[in-house]
Formats: sequence, C-alpha cells, structure tokens
Amino acid sequence: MAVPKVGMEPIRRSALVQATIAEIGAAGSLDVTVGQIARRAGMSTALAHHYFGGKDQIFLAAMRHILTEYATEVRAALAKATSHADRAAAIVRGSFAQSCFAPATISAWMTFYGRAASHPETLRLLHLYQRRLRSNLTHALRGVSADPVNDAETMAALIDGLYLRAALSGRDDHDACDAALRTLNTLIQRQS
Amino acid sequence: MAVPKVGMEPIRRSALVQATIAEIGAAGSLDVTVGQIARRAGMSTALAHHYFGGKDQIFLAAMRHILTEYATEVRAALAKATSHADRAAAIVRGSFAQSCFAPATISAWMTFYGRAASHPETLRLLHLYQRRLRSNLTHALRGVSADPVNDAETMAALIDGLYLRAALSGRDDHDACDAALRTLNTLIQRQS
DNA sequence: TTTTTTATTGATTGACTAGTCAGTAAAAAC
DNA sequence: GTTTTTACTGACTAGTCAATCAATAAAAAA
Repeated sequence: MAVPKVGMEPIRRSALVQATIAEIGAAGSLDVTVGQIARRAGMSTALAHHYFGGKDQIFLAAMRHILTEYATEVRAALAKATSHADRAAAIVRGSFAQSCFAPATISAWMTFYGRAASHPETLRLLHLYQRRLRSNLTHALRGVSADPVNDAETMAALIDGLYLRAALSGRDDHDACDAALRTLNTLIQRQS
Repeated sequence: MAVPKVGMEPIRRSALVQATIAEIGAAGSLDVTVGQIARRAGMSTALAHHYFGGKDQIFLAAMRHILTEYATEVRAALAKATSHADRAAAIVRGSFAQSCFAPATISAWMTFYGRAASHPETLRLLHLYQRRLRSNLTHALRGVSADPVNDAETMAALIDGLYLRAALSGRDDHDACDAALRTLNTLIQRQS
C-alpha cells in the first residue's frame, strides 16, 4: 500500500512548510497541531516528525520560508530602482507588497512576534530580519539623507508599525505604503 | 478548613489579573495554564473558573488591565504638558514610560499582538488602543502640524514599531523614545 | 431558625496532543 | 542476491489541561 519513492525529502519538507503556513492562516494562531499540518500536507504525523524532528522546527522552517519570500520581494523592488534615491522607496514598496498581506502571511507574522518573546531561536530569526531591513535602508539612504543611520532606524520601525496596523485593521494596504513613502520624503527633504 | 470571607470577588479578580501578567512574563508566552495562574494567586483552579468563567476571559481581563495602566501613564504625561505643542511629545514619552518596559508587560504586549489575529474580542481591544492613541495624537497635533491626521497616523505607527523593536532587542528604552521625539520634531518643523 | 447566597476546594473527567515504535515495502548499494 | 538505506504508516503512550462537580462552611437574608 505504501509506495515509497526516492528523493521525497525536499518535496515533503516543502509541502509541510506550505501546509504549516496555510494552517496558521486558517486558525489565525499557533494553536495548530502537527496532525492538522501533516493531514493538509497529505502524510502521517509520524512522517512530519521524521523529517523535521519536532513541532518547533516545523514552525521555524515556516518562518524562514516567509522571510525568504519577503527578501525576494524586496530584491525584486530594488532591481527596478534606477536612481540611488529611489532605492529606499523600493524597500518600502517591497515591504508592503501584495504577498505580505496574504491572510496566512499576516497570521504568520503576528504569531512570529508573539513567539519571539519566548522562543530564542525565533527571536534570533526576527533579529536577522530587523538587522537586514535596517542595513538595507541605511545603505539606500547614504548620500540622500542627512542622517542615514537614524533615518534608517526610523523608517524600519515605521514600516513595522504601519504593517502591524494595516494587517490587523484590514485597512487598505496602499494607505500604509503611501504613509511610509510620505514620511520618507519628509525625512529626505528636511533642512537640518 | 475553608474560611470564606465576604467581599472577596474584587480581591480575587485583581489577584488573578496580577498573577496572569506575572505568569505570562515568566513564561514569555500565552502557554500558561489556569493552574499556574491560580496557584500564583493563591487559590484553586476551580475558584479561578468560578470568578472568570474561563481561561479566555482571564486573559482578556489581564490585557484590559495593561491598557488601563498604559492610559494612566499617558494621562500623567499629558498633565505635565504645558504648551499645546508639548502635548504630542507627552504622549510619546508616556508610551515609552518605564512601566511599559517591565518584562511581564513586554511579554503581555507581544502575546497581545499574536492573539489579536485569531481572537476577535482581543482584536477589538487592540483596536480600542489604536483608535485612542491616534485620536490623542491628532488632537495634540492640531495647530502645530500642517497635516494633523496623517502625522498622527505616522506617529502612532512609529511608536508601535519602535516599541516592538526596543522591547524585542533589549535595547535602551531611551533610544526609542528619542527617535520618536526626533521624528515628531521633523514632522512639525517641515515646510510644506 | 431556616434558607439562601457567597466562598472555596479536592477530585475527577473528558478531550486532545507531541512524540515514539514496530513493522511494511520499495529502491539502492554491495 | 543479500544488505542497507530511504519512505512510510497505524497504533500507541504518556502526559497535559480546561472545565465540572459534589461537598463544606461561613455569612446574610428570610
């Protein structure tokens, strides 16, 4: 009955990651059992444990996937930026891309924050994201802003804050992006 | 053995709320049992259920308590504000008050965000906080900012974002407050 | 004084869940 | 052609936890 095929590992792992995000989206929280994830991915709980070792590592893999997806979005936006001054705006636009507002992705991000406070490995992953965002912004603002380091910090926090509000209030994603771009312009154009 | 005294309800409820926040702080997450909370509050699980009905309502009461505490902090800061222009700065300072950075409070806020995505009642409470913050800021900025509504939105998001980053990275609370005040000045002083 | 209300708990239940294990079977290595 | 590796699962274990209940007792109301 069981028909094993070789080379299933990457397929199974990917299916589990996708299923995890989907389940988190459906439940709206981390209250998701390994059984639910495995069923959605079309396999037994035992197999899920076999490939990932435990629930924690399944969640961590799902979060890594979301961060990778986000990084891709930002890179795509950056590639389209022509002027040096346009790079900061591109990062903002990438951060508010459609894919970031998929219901399952929003749920995942919220649980991400909730989990980071207690789970060191999750916190490390979140710090990685925060550092990358700040570094990208600092680099983009060098030359166009009077204070690249501080302005990058401000923009990074503003992006997180606006995302949080937009994601949680079901408001228009576009408003949030516009608000961020507006502030970016204000920071750049100020006389100091 | 059991020595019941009248008028215990408010005392018990308050003790349970305090214990809930303490336990969330100790665990760093919502993975806290009613048993742990009840034990810390010095009573049986049955009594906790008796007064609150269920776990959900215990958590909700704890979150309401934290919001009340925060509102008090902001009101205290506002009372000290002299000029009209100083009111916005007061709100910022209140939002980064020492009490907001108590470990248990940080954990509670993080779980608050994580929970809001799945629990409608929790989301409503979070929206209440967001609306109040925005309204306070809009009011404070009227007359001093060229665009009070949009600037209030920006400042509200910035406060949330900076808090998130400060709380999660164990960085100096003061830096975050300074960054927010700096941006507030930039927004006010700009020529448009 | 009897009844009702309020306060309280130990013990229990019923449901759920992460992780394990023994076993089946195909493919690959030797 | 035997052995080892990889793929896979049903059934089970051991533990947890929210919520309930039956019972005790003081205080308040009747």
